[in-house]
Amino acid sequence: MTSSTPKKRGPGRPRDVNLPARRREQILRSAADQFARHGYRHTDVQKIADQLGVAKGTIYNYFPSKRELFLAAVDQGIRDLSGSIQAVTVHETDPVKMIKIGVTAYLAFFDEHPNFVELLIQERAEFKDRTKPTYFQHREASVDRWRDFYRDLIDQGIVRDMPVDRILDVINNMLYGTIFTNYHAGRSQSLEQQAQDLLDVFFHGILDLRNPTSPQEK
Amino acid sequence: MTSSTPKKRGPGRPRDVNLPARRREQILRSAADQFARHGYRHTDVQKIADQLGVAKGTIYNYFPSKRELFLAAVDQGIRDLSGSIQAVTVHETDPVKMIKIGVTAYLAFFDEHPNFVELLIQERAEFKDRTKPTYFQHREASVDRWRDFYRDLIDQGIVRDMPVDRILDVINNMLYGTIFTNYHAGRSQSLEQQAQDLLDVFFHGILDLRNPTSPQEK
Amino acid sequence: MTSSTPKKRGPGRPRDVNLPARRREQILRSAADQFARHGYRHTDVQKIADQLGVAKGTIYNYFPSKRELFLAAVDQGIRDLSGSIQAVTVHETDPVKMIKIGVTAYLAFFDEHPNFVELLIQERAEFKDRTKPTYFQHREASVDRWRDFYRDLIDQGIVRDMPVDRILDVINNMLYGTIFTNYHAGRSQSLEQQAQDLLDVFFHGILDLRNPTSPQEK
Amino acid sequence: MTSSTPKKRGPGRPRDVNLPARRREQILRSAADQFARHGYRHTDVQKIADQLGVAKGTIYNYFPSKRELFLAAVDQGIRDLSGSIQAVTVHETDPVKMIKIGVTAYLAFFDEHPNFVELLIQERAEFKDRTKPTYFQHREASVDRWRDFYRDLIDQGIVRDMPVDRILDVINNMLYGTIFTNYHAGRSQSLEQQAQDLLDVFFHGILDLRNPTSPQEK
DNA sequence: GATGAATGAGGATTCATTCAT
DNA sequence: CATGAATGAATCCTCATTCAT
Repeated sequence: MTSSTPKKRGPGRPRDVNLPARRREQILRSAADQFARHGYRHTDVQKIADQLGVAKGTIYNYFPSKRELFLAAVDQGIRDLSGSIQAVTVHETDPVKMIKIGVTAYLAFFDEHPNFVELLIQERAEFKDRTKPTYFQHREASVDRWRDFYRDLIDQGIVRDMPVDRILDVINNMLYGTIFTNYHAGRSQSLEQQAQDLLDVFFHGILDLRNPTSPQEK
Repeated sequence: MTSSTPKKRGPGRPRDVNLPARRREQILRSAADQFARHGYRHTDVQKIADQLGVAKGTIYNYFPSKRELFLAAVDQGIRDLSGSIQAVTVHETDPVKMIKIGVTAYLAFFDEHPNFVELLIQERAEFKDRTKPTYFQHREASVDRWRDFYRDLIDQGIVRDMPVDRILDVINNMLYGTIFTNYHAGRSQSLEQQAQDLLDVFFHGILDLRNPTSPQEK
Repeated sequence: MTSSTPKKRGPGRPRDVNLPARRREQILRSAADQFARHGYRHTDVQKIADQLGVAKGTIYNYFPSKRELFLAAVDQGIRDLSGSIQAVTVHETDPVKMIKIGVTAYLAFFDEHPNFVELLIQERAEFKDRTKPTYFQHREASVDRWRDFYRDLIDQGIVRDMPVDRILDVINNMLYGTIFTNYHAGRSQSLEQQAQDLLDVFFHGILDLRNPTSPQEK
Repeated sequence: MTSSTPKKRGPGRPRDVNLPARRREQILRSAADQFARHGYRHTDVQKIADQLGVAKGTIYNYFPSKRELFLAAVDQGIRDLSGSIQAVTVHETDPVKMIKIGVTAYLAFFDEHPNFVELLIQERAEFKDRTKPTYFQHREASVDRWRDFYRDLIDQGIVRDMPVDRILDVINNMLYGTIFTNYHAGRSQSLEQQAQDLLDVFFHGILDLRNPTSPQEK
């Protein structure tokens, strides 16, 4: 907060206005990597600095504490995720295709950023006091869009008439569970196949409808 | 500090042969509670001892380290979960009912033991080095039973012909995602309703089949 | 806060009830010495422990922080000072002698505990936020006694009729200034001589009353 | 590395030859303020620079270290104090009036510069290694003048015949104690009244001489 | 001269674990 | 077996100082 006059430059070394942003970015990347690799508690701020080739103090010039650094890394990840899904779904008009694309993008993001799953776990484990974990804040922020979307599908007769929130809960939990399972237990099939399988059940269920003994939910 | 005569009395103070087992049990309960409440790193062994009214050294007479104590608590929880599901499904013969009962029992267990979700998170966060987290070890142990089960359903024409593992993955991830979401974001509906909703989609999918435009997965 | 039953002893190592008090005492002594020798900021808790031959953690078993340890050391000193003056003045009935004895005891205390002057300085320098430094709290606590005392002397015609607080302020400041000067600049004369000199001026002033040109305060 | 024309003006921006001196002055003032406000250890050089609106490096262009900056600030204060007392006493010829004026000027200086008391404390607390604190160096420097002065008063029969150093010690300690007490505990009376009271005792003592029972020092 | 990003030594505090009684 | 005082390794964070521009 030292600088006050943005225009009038006094004498002295000119400030590289992009340096801070770049440094912040670098630190965030190094931090995310280390936090994911060793967990929050086992990550030394010194290690983050070492990996980047800077001194520990430099980290603290950009983030006030290890905690804030970590949370900034999680936030960054969430923003990337949101952006990633936005980017591929925004221009799609066919609703069923859009679901496919969205689900695939979601799984792909975590596939490309496995570290991010770890960060979400670490956040939950270490910062139990935060009212809502970052991920769930994000989910709530985007849920309205999808709620409208599914309601339209019901109105168009494409999707069965059922409470929209039921649909949202189910698909969200399915995806959430999937990324954790993939992360922990590994993924046995290709990304596309997994999305395909998941959506097959999500769309059609598992029961064989030609069979008259198939149970009818009340 | 008075006598408690379990069996045949000899001279001197009778040994309570069950005391060690009971103590172990108490410590495990207290530990699970504290670990879930404050997280692994923020739980002092001293606190566990305090809550139980014993000295810290006593804890170490029963468990060689904080780590082992924690893992024993997680194992205990997993055993309880398995037993709980076993108990309600073992005598059920109707396959569809069995799925319902199993799913409900699963959700009910985590509903009654919310702490256990926390323990699973803590385990993942803190013991990244363990080859497989306890929960996934358990899942793999029980997966064979369910694999056979679903194959029978397919053979009987009740379930569509599809790879059994696809079914297993989907339902497992759905459930896994659900318990975490319930834990973090709260549950908006009754336990039964949630199980109902989840199974409705699992069984029938979301698409309206009377609609000829419903997409046909290749 | 683990112990609850003071009487009924359970099994286990019997507690040495005097050990905590003795340890506290030792730590306080070592701390006072180090703080006085190197100043608050330049005193390592490790050094205090080393000097005592214990581990750093032991210090923290008795005092929650370096700050509290320091303040406890100052408090201890103040209590010793008060006790020391009490002890010699309590049985003296001749008022003028009592002043002499009190002043001498005061100077003697700081003479014997030069470290304590340093602690008072350190307290002021480091803990500016404390509402009142310990020393001034002490002064206010004992001022009432001396106020009554001097009022009696005035009523008896021994001391000139003047506001009692003027007397108290002057003698207090004289003493306070003296101990600091002694500490910083050294003392050129014997303790007794210094008390004598100080009281000579305090009792009689410096002016020669036989001289008619001596100024008369309005 | 360009030319610097000290006298005759060449082309280009004229150098402000007083700028360095003014800068030094500003830094000293800002430093004194911050040191007094937060204490030596809790004052960041950055804060001093911020308050002045310059960069931290600039501070180091004028003072080689935080330590030297602080000591320069203390020295500045001492010079101001000496000058202040000199200014009012130099033309006074009446010796008793001169004492009054000097004492009042002394108290007034600290009244107007309460920060300076804090600086003296901070110096003592932080720089225990310095052979003599600045204040006592000053006292010794000016003591000769006052020693001669009091000797004259004795020769003239105005002041009782007593060792001059006794007088000097007493008044010095009285004043020293007073400024600290004022600073810490506040001053209950006006500045003039306080000087008056102090001198009343200093000149006449507290004893009532009409009373034959007044004790006679040896 | 001025600037401010980078540096890294320094020190307080925590808490799992030990072990004498 | 129980006890709890003692231990000391592990780490975050601060901030005076440097120096390239």
